[in-house]
Order: sequence, then C-alpha cells, then structure tokens
Amino acid sequence: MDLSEGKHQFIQAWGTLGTSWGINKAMAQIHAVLLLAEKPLSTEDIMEALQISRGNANMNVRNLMDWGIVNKVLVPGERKEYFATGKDIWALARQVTVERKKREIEPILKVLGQMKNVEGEESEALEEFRQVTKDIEDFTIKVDNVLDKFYKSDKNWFLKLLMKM
Amino acid sequence: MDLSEGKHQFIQAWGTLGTSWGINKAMAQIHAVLLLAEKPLSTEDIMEALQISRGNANMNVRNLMDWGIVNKVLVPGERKEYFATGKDIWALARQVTVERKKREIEPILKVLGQMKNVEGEESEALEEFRQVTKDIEDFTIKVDNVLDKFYKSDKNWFLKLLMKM
DNA sequence: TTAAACTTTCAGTAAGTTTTGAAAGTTTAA
DNA sequence: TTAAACTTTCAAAACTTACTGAAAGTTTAA
Repeated sequence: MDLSEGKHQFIQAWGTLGTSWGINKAMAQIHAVLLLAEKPLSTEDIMEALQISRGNANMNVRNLMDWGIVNKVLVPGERKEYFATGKDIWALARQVTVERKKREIEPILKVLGQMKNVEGEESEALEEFRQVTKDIEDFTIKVDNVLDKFYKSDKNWFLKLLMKM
Repeated sequence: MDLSEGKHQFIQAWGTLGTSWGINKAMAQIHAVLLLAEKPLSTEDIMEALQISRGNANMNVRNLMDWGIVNKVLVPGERKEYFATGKDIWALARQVTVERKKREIEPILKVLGQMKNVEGEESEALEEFRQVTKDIEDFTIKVDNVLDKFYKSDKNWFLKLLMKM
C-alpha cells in the first residue's frame, strides 16, 4: 500500500470509528484529514478531500473548534481561513475526555441527584431503590474523578500510573 | 416525588442516557426496568412496562444477554421465560467495559495495524505518517491495557488505585 | 461607500437507525 | 402426534440524525 492509499484508508476508517465513539462521520474524517495534512487546509480543501458540501464542512470544522481539537490558522497575506489540528495524541485524548465527560457522565449525575427527592413510607422497595441509585451514583462519581485527574495530568503522570498498575 | 414516579423517571432518563452511551433507548430502558424490578420479569411484563412491541422487547433482551448483563431465570412450574439483571454496579461496569472495548478500541487497533503495510520511497511525508499512526497506536494500546486491568480487577483494587492517584 | 471574497445559516432532503406487528419457528405436555 | 404456549424473525413504517446547497450575512480592501 502506498502513502496516498494509506492516508485515504485511514481517513475512511477514522470516520467509521468516529461513529462508534459518538462523533459523526464527517467530523471524524475532517479531523483525520487535518491530522495527516502537511499544512493547514481551507474549507475548500476539506470539501474537496472528502467530497462534502460547504455547509457540512463548515459546521463540523466549527464543532471541532468547539471541542478545542482544531484551530484556525491565519496565513499572512491570505484572506481565506485555514485550519489545523495538533498532532499530539495525548493532548487530543485529554480534550476528547472533557467532551465525553460532559456528554456521558454529567447527565447521569444530574438524574441521580434528582432521585434523592424520592420520598415515601419506608419500605423494603424504597430502601432498595435508594441503594441501587446510590451505588450507581458512587460509581459514576469515581469514574468522573478519574477522568478529571486524567484531564489535568500530563503524559508522564499517566505512564507512571500505568507502571503502578 | 414518590417511589413509583421516581422509578418511572429513572427508567426514562436511563433510556435517554443510554443513547449518548451508544446503547439504544429500548435496550437501556429494559435494563433500567430490570434493575428496579423486585423480581424477574417476562417479555410481556417488559412490553407492558415500556409500552413497546414484542419484537423490540425480544431483540433488546437478547442484546442485553449477549452483553452478559441480563440473565434468563427459570421459574419452576412456569413455561414462560423470565429475565433479571444483577444489581452489582461494579460487575455491570466491568461487563460494559468489555463491550465498549470491543466496539471502540479493537477496531482502531485493527486499522492502525494495517497502516504498517504502507510503503514507498522514504520521505518526510511518509515519516510523519508513520509517526502519527504509531502515536495513536501506542496510546490506544495503553488505554486497552488499562481497560483490561479494570475488567480483571475487583472493586478493592480499583478503590486502592484511586487512593494512589 | 461598495463590491468582491469569504463564512454561516437553515429549510428541505437524504441516509441511517429503531420499532412494529404479523408470520414463521420452536418447545412442551397431553 | 398435535395443538397450545411461547419465542424469534424480518419487511415495512416511523423516527432520528446528518447533509446539501442556495441565500443571507460578514469582512476586507480599494
């Protein structure tokens, strides 16, 4: 397989994988294109590379910027906007962690918090309900803490932790 | 809020949350119903509790069984099949980990493995491609290892690890 | 100013996913 | 056996999410 075919395959695959990560295909593919690009790309470059519409390209680039994964790059003397993504995978992972925490963890905690308002005659059924919801909450808080630590950590900390494990 | 309203809200919420976890709504809701039930439920019980069709109930119960989260329970003297889920959240988390690893991590490693077949004249571009794909692979393998450890671990191990962090 | 170059929005359409329910299949017990 | 009780399958319908492309908006520089 030659380089351009490899890149092509990687971009396709990254798009598919993205969907199982809760990231839409175009968003993941744009990220892949930028990751493999040798210089910042314009919206048009992206449209062409992936054969997608202007609206789609624009919206997903913006999403990637909201996630803090892609940056605008201004090329001196050029009017057009260019985009690039960092090639540091650790930084990427940390940013993705924040977003997934926001989407997957925080809403659980919110719902479980509300379950504390359940009241009524004390009974075994009520007791069990409280136990189950509390167990889930305790666990979720722990996961939340781990992800927070990961986010705040640097690569070395993580590697050291792995050693300890 | 009284108990039955609390349960109802929890079941609804668990369904919605499920979708942001890559689990479909009915599957997550069935899990919630079983989690809060005081005894094993039949397909009909589930259909009624969630107002869903037989096909939907059947398919998603089967999915939950494939994930190892729900078990068939045979009630002596009864022809019908009943289903139950464990109330141990740690066990649940570990089983979910296996499935998510299968869906989210393993396919990445497979794609990255294929990227090793990229060949051609040595150039800076090729070098960079190799670097990026290798970085992602290294990181992914580390995450994979952590998840494996978690899966194989018990609750205490995890709690101790949290202390160290 | 103004008009050219560029970016963003959004209503309509397309694609993908989930759900339904009736039909087919299976098991059990009489 | 066979028929009743139950489970599974699957094509079509409903729902959800993503994408398009033209129109509206914004910025820049002459």
